[in-house]
Amino acid sequence: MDISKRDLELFLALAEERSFTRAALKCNLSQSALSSRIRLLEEGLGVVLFDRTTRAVELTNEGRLFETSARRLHTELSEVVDNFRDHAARRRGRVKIAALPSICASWLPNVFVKFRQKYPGIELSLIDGLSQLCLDKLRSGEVDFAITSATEAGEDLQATLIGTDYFHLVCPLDHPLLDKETITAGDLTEHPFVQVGRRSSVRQHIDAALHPIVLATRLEVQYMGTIAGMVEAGIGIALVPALSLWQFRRPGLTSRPVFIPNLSRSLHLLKRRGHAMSPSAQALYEHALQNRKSLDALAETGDLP
Amino acid sequence: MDISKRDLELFLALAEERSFTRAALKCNLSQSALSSRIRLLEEGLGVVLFDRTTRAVELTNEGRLFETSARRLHTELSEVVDNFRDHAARRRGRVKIAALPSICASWLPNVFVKFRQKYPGIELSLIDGLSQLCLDKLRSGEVDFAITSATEAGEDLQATLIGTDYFHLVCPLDHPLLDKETITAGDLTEHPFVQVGRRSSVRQHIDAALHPIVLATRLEVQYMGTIAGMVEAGIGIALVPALSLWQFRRPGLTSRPVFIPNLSRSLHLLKRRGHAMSPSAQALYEHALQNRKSLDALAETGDLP
DNA sequence: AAATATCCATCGGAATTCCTTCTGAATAAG
DNA sequence: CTTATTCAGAAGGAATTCCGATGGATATTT
Repeated sequence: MDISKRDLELFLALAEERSFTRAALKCNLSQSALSSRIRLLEEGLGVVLFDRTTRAVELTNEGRLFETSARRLHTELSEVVDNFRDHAARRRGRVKIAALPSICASWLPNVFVKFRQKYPGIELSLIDGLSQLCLDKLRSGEVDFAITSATEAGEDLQATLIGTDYFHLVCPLDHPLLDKETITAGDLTEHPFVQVGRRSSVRQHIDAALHPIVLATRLEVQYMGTIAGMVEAGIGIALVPALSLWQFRRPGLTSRPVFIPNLSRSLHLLKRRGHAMSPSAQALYEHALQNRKSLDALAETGDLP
Repeated sequence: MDISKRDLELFLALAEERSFTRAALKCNLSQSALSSRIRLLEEGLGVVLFDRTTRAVELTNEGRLFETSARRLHTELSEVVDNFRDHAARRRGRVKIAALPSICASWLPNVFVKFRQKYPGIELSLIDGLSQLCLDKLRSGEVDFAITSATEAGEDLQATLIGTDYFHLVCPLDHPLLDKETITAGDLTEHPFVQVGRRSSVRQHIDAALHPIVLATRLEVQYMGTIAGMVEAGIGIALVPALSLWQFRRPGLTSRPVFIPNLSRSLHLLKRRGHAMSPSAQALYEHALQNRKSLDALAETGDLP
């Protein structure tokens, strides 16, 4: 036997009003319709729920029994439905995304702040990791979407460009390259570099863009912060994307934009193809898209807002 | 937004089968109908529950969230509905009735035994009390129906005759009245009686039937057992209804039917007018009706089966 | 590579359900 | 006795639900 939330509502209204006419009015239903729906409910349960005379409507013992159950069931049904409608209305929810550490440290904080103002009920959570990790987390479904430099995303993912991150030369204040008007790829070969590991996506961008030129790598490290320290110490110079430049704002360091074809990394929003995002995730996704201008600004100057 | 038990069933079937075609088959529904109902459900909740490609149907994160709620809700709905259907099918239930002590001691035990065999799941409970008490309990709704001698039931109660209880004369073995062929009302006036109180319904039946003749009441007591002892001791003789005769099966006592017009009490099943009885109560009520022949037999001889 | 099979979404019409209005019976109040 | 109110039922129409057919997409087989 089928039974719906509405059936419970009608029953409860009638139990409360103890009048078909009033209960029907309350439920925006004709008295007759209510009458027959209650009768159907009773037939379905096989039990008479109300004693009706023309002047009074009263719950039977079974009706009273059913009332407690009906009240509980109706509440629970409503809670579940409302909960999901809240999600749909972006009043509640949880979004988890993965993004590059550089993005997480520069652009994302402001995006999150504005998003929270708009949707205070949505919990945000974040995985900051390198490109490959972001893609893995996305593919496994652990995150709703990812923000990373998509070298090759694959057919299963759908990428949307949100900005381009240009590379800057970072070096000590007195470095000879600073005298040049414009810095070319050839100029770089003369000097020792401090770089991140070969598997890093930043490194791959650099290697690919300079090909067939190969930089003299004096030191390979993991973190940008390490590079900053090493460059300041004079171990070598470095090419870093604008979004990481904030880590190089040190007394002994300066930076200079480098315009070499293809030496840039595209930043994308990535989502799984064929997988619906939750309303909350969609909201954040669109919010991110709307804020791409501020990403562009960041990616030009490297200055934090 | 409305949502029904069936909706939950369909959702759960689809979540389990992960195929519209199979789930539809399982639910005796066309694939297209299932498809649109799921879509409607999703629209209602404002959330996409399944990721569908032409080759695979998978729950989204929201779908998984909904699955646990849906399973719980569906179970609870089913339990409530099944519970009531069990009541309706008389597989479960509780019936409480009120009946005269004499009935409770003679006829009722067998009725209960046979009823339990037929409906082992129905709990029976019983209030044994005098006529007025039975009617009070019935009117207050504490019992589902009553079995008593209805002198005047009133408009609010509906009575169905199930038997007639005739009165017998009880006296010591050597009592002179035993010599008579038939005992008339006039014969009784010569002898002292032991009787129950004036407010008892048995006493009222006797007084009314013999009117204007008045018996010589030597002793008024409360209980039939007391009368038995007193009569055996020679204090007086007594008129008792057949259903109480079993208490007078003592060595020094004997009984004789007394045929005096109107000297009998009608035994009725009484229920409240305008109040639906529960299915279990109805079952017992009808069972009692079916067994009224055994009550007649009892009410003639006064012999327990 | 092409043919085949499978699967889901959509569409139009059929079947069913549901609702409203009207009416009738019962009962309480004036 | 009349009037008013209430619940239940019938009729008709609106809305929903359902089914079968169709089409597009993808995987499998030949």
